[in-house]
Amino acid sequence: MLSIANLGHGVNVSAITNAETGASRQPQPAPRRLLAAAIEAFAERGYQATTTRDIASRAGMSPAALYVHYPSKERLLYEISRSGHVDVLEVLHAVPGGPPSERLRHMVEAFTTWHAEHHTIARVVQYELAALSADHLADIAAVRRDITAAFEDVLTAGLADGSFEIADLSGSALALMSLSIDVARWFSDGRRLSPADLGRLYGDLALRMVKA
Amino acid sequence: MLSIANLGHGVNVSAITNAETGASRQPQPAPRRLLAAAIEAFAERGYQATTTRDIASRAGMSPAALYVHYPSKERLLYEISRSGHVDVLEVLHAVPGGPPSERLRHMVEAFTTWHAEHHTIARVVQYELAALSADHLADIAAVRRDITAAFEDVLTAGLADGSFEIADLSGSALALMSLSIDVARWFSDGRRLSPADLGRLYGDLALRMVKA
DNA sequence: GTCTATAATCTGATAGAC
DNA sequence: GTCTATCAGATTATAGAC
Repeated sequence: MLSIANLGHGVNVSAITNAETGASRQPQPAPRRLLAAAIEAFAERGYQATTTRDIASRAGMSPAALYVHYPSKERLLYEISRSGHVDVLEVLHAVPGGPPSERLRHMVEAFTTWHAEHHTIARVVQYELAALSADHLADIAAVRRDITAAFEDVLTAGLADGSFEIADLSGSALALMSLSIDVARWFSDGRRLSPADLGRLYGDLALRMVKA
Repeated sequence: MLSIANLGHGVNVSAITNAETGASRQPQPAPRRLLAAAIEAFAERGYQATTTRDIASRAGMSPAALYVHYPSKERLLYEISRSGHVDVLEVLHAVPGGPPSERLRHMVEAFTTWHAEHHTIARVVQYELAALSADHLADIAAVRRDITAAFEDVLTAGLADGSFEIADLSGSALALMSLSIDVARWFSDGRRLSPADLGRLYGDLALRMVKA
């Protein structure tokens, strides 16, 4: 994921995931260890049930050390939510052009695979919006509108060239997105279907929902 | 909804909803006022972010009065979650028999309409399971298995008589359920589509996903 | 069955030493 | 940049009067 190597706040999903899994073999710096710990805790127990003590101890430090790197618990949530949302949007924009049918299939496949692969971050992205401050929520709502627009655009294109048959455009867009978003609720590692398998299955189901 | 008039703990979704909206015109007894207040608060802020003071004050009483009617905040969550789950299962079992295509369409329509109509209870049902005690969660997980089985059964029937074409049965059942469950996340009153409209749209989309 | 008052604990965040 | 110690306030739940 080179294209998202440097986001606004210097953090991206790959870096966080590596910090989480230790995949990079290098000792991670404190801010990333805290992000990874917060993702884990928020996904497991929810933002409100997670204490700053819990986050700090998962990252191997004292409660006070957290505040050297982040000014508040909410800011930690915001950084996670923002990088997750931006990453999703990048994944959708990276889908190759082509006929609307193939574009939609690839979008749903990528969107689903992302939610399964990054299911911990996805849970924070989709279910912890209410805990954000008003300013931070407004910032993230803008990204969410772009995500919705990406789905509505491909449906519009498919209606225009006659390859789709859709009774309600924005309702169907929402339904397609729901399919993938809900994966964050139930997916866990070690499931029968891999994230890639699930993506292919859901891409196929999505196409059947709208094709003429 | 006469068939669910008396659940194990003497509460059902209709009674709670009436307490919430005041639809019955009669002053509601304290336990139901508390249930309605808790549903509202849990759906709005989540279980962990909701305080017993908040619930009590929404129900028009002091914090201490709550404990006369319920032994804990978690018990309040359990009663709500349980009656919601049982109500969903009743709604699915109430779908008339017939060919698998029509049965599936009606099931998804009813399941979706329920999640939109009762979107506050639905939010608690779908997103607050982690806050339940181990015993209460086990109790509710059993009802959830029955709900999943209802969808898998109709897909199996449709495969047997050749009316469905499905690559992955349990994966497709999960996908169908996701469509409706995710409604609880985004639906709110006064939306463009009514719960009934949404149910019809989703019933149609679901059928397209699986039909031969 | 409701209230006021409060116990016991936990929370996010800060102070100040090293 | 990390620690120990702690503040100030909030939290669930209980005690006891009416």
